[in-house]
Amino acid sequence: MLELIQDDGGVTVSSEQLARRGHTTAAQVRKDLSHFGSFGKRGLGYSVDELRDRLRIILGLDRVWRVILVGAGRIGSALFEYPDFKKRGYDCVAVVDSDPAKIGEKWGERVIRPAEELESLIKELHAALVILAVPASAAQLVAERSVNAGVRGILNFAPVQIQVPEDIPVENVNLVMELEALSFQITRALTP
Amino acid sequence: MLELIQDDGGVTVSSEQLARRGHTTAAQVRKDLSHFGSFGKRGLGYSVDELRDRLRIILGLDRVWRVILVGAGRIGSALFEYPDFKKRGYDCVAVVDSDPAKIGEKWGERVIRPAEELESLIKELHAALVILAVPASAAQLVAERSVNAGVRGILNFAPVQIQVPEDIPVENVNLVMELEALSFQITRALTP
DNA sequence: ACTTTCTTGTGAATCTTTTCACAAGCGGCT
DNA sequence: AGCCGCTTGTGAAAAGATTCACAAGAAAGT
Repeated sequence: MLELIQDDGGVTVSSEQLARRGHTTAAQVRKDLSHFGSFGKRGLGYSVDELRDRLRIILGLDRVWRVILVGAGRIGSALFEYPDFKKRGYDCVAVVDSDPAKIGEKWGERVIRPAEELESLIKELHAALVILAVPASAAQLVAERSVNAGVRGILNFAPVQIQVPEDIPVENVNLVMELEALSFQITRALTP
Repeated sequence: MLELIQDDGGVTVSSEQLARRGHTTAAQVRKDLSHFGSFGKRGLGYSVDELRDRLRIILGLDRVWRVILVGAGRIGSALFEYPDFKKRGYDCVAVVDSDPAKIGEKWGERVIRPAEELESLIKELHAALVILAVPASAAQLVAERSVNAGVRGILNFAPVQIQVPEDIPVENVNLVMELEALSFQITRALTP
């Protein structure tokens, strides 16, 4: 949001304006930000540039994160080509798949590597994150292997809840569950 | 989760077991379920079959939801091919794109339709949901057009917060933001 | 210099969610 | 029939999140 405001030439922004854009309240914006420090000027609001930079540091976006993509199927391919990816500081340093037919295939500058090399690739390329774009049945094993090889966080697209040590953050994206959340809300509105 | 337990031959399941699988607590499972009724048997737990069926009704999954996919790019294609999609009761009744080069292309049984037909397709095919797999710049307009044509819910993959009437549920999937959530958690653990 | 107009940062109040803890109920075993 | 081992459903307590509301500070105009 701050970058969009920058593009529009905005120099300062109030909690009220941020709240409207982000579908929340001004008090919420201020409380949340105050958690990390005091970034605004009374009477003026927040400097867009400064707030953006401070948030980038808080979110750990002031460095490049090396990512390994596991699974070169449809979802993997969509992610790999996603343009905002590299722009945002996420560098996909390797793509891995277990299908012999896919190994060796070229995706841009990367060649698809066999799944057995997962651990060595994580170590050699110093990957901090893995993206799991594999079937549900393979997700738990790949997650364990990744954690053992030193990965620090996991983005999981498989529709299962994977179990990892609690100091390893996991974010889940479950497309069917998102649709089900919509179905529920629509249904509930009809039958109160 | 209940379906996985069914596949494993489980007949009853306790709140404790569900909690372990779902990474939550037994009390939470019971409180949440009690919100919708009383489904368990004391001393025994929940009947897997019965609970599954009841939840399907609560979530509105006891019917087929017609979905229109807007945007036939990488993400759209990954979603369209996603196998669980149809299995789960979501029927993609049309695919729409604004790129003349793509219009007319065949995806399985569907032919990609021009974006101008969005409203008429929603009405004629009685689509309840749209999936927005379009660039950020197009998302707001497509959302408005969809709502005006009678859509009841939106799954938004564009990295913007779209503004629609508050009785229309919107679920957002923002891939970069998921990665940023991981970066934040890892960074925070390092600098407490 | 003073007044007006904004807007932050934050304690206090309110609202919501989660956890605790236990009576009540079910099935199996003796 | 009576007891024992489990597990639910749920009030009550605790924890957490959001909203309120206002003093304090900053700029701009007079």
